[in-house]
Amino acid sequence: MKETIIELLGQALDSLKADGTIPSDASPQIKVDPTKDKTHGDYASNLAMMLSKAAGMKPRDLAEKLIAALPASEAVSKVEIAGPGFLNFFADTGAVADIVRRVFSEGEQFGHSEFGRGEKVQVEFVSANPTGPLHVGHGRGAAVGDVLCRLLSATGHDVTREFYYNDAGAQIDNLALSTQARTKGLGPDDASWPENGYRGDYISELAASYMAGDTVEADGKQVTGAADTDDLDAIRVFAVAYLRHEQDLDLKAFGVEFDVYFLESSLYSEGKVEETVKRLVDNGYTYEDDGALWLRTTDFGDDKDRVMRKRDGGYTYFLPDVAYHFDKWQRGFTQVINEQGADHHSTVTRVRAGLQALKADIPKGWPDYVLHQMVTVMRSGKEVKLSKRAGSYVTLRDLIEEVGRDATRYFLAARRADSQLTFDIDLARSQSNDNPVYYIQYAHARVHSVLRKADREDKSFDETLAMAQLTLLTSDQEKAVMNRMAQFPDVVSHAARVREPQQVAQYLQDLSSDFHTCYNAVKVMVEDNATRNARLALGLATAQVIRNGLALLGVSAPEEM
RNA sequence: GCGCCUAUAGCUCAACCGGAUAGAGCAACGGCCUUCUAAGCCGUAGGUUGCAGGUUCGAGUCCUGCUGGGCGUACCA
Repeated sequence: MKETIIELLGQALDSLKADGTIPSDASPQIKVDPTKDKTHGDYASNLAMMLSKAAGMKPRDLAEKLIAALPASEAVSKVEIAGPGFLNFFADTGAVADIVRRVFSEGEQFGHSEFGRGEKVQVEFVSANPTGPLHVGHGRGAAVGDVLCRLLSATGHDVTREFYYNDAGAQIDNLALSTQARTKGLGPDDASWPENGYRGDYISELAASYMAGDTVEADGKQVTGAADTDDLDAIRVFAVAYLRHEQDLDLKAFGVEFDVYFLESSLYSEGKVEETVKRLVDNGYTYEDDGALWLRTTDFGDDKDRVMRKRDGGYTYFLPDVAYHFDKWQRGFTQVINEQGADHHSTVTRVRAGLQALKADIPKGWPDYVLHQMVTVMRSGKEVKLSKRAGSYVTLRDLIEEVGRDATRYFLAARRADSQLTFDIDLARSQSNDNPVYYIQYAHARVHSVLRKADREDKSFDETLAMAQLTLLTSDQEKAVMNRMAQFPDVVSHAARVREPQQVAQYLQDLSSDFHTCYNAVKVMVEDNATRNARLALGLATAQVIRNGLALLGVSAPEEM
């Protein structure tokens, strides 16, 4: 429908150019949007206002000329000029109902598009270091990143999901020492407990597993606990594998999968770090000072230069970060999106600066970042800060166990990433109209409930009949649902383009609301065969769109609740 | 101090890369279950979009300044 109107306006534009009303070099992007207010018709365009200056005419006068030049179309029943110069299009009932036919024929593919065809995109998300269970913040990253991946896949991109973790640095040494202390029966309150050691109970479990000689599998490798309290290397390797395995279980419970787990240590073992250093030095952006090797990131917009190699000879985290992203670039990703917590935002300028200094023709704004703000968890109106197991934070697993996967995913993905999120456990658990997840799922279940009733009464859905009778869907409520369904493909491609998963959630709430209104106003199971089947078709199409939308969020669409 | 993010109804949040009268839910009040699931619907009330300027036909949206909040500002990650 929208495409039809754009097409019609394009033709009108051409004929006005031909007769000299509009300069022939004017080539505005024709914008047609669904209206918010139905007295404004179904679609509106601001074209006359956009062109008024170029044409040297008042918008309303130009609008009249546009309408006069508009080819006739069966899809449009009326066009009006309104307000400062909007063109309001009223869609013909049959044209509106075409959307039902389209949803039926496209099924699961409805809403998908091809605009990203051929684009190789990588999304790096979660990237938690293996020093503990995943917490709520990681959960937000997992939800946002996962939905982004689904959106990009749905819009035709070739998506790689990647998880990067540090398996070697100082934090891992700390982990190994903490585990070792536990194997010796020490606790955080003992005098010889390592400074800044990890204090959570999970370290005890890990130590016990190591001492029991358990075998854990992570990233395709099996590691068996050596049960030797003095072998720090064995403890380190086991601890990393054990916690990576734990995180895998967290992710699995959340329904998130990755294609690639990238180890920071591989950057060293494969010489990528050295190669990066050499390149930066050769390019002349480095200098030695105070025993350390610095990179002149200020040449690329950073506010101070950064240390690459410390006085003690070790590298700062910054350098492997640059090496890692260089590796991403070399793997051919034209787009890379890094989803991470906003508390790491200071790395953005730095990594981009480092990449520019490589002189490898990497675009200035590459890679892209989606940063999510802090999550606080509330229960009974009070902030929840502690998990018994992890000590200082709320784990993702706790949350999933308590409120369920669907609600957890929905709540973490339904807000803009760049605003702080309050996760209200009571709300997420409530099985009531307070809870948007159930509100949407309920709309889906209701359709299937009607369908079951139709089957029970020997009035099963007849698709052929229904498709021939769609013009019977004439009520305001039915039209509202159809107009809303027609927006879905735009919502998906826009959400993918601007990297905003919450737009899908918002849309589903709107569609569900339209459906519930319709459900209460228009009875489906009427005697008249044609009407009943047309309405069943509308319900089924709605359910399909809800299912497609929920699939993008990774949330289930139950047929019964 | 500097950098990034943010400020919308009492509360939690939307608003389709500038569009018409800024929308939902919760909380408040009033209605709707002998009819397809009331996890629902309908209605009432609630706003100077933090403040002040600017850009333009038009600004919650873009720009500048100010104020409040979050995060960051390591030879930690």
